[in-house]
Formats: sequence, structure tokens, C-alpha cells
Amino acid sequence: MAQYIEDVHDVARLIPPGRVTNYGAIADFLTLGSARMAGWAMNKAHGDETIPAHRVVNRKGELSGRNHFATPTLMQERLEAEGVEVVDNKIVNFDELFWSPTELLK
DNA sequence: CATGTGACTCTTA
DNA sequence: GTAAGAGCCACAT
Repeated sequence: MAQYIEDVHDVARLIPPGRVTNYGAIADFLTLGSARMAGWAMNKAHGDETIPAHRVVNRKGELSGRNHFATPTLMQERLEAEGVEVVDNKIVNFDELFWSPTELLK
């Protein structure tokens, strides 16, 4: 397994419950060079249930990866189960719920 | 070896 | 304010 993919998955697991982050933040934190790499790495997380992939969304807080889950609604359901409001596939109060991996360095 | 695709983001018109 | 284009890197075919 490529190291950077493990790193991305690691970061995903470190996201606190009820919080979310975006691909760009992860890519920047791991210096992947592109947000697409983070997204692509998450694609490899498909099927790995130990990874809370539902807490990773695009920069607008939209659930862009919902189609990669078992069902298109699973991602939203998991977020709502953690207290995150989701309307029309977008996270409510995304600015407040946003979490960056750099928070760990403080 | 070359081409197409993607769970993205930023810049320019 | 909205819309379109380009850059980004790795992987599958």
C-alpha cells in the first residue's frame, strides 16, 4: 500500500466525531500536491469500514463522494447520526464544523 | 508507451 | 454573481 494513501486514511480516522474536513486540507497537510490525490486516496478507502470517509467532503461541504458508499444516502445518514445536519447533500454550518488536520499540531 | 478518468480547487472571463 | 478553463498526480487500460 502506498504510504500517502495510508496517511490520508490515517488523517480521516483522526477526524473528531461530529466534525468534517475537506480534500484540500488533507492534501495540503500531507503535501500531496493536489486535492485530487486526497480524493483519489479516499477512493481507495472504499470498502474499508474503519475509515470514516463520510467526514471528508469537498470544499463547499457537499457530499461529493456519496455515490461511492453502499447506498447514496449512507453518507448523510452517518453524518446525521453524529449530529451533523445535512440538507440537500450539503453540510449545514460547514464553517463551524470544519476541522483541519493541522489542529493536531497545536 | 500514450490516453482517459477522477470522492478537487483555484483562477479568469 | 455565475460559468468555464486549467492545473494537479496517480492509476487503469
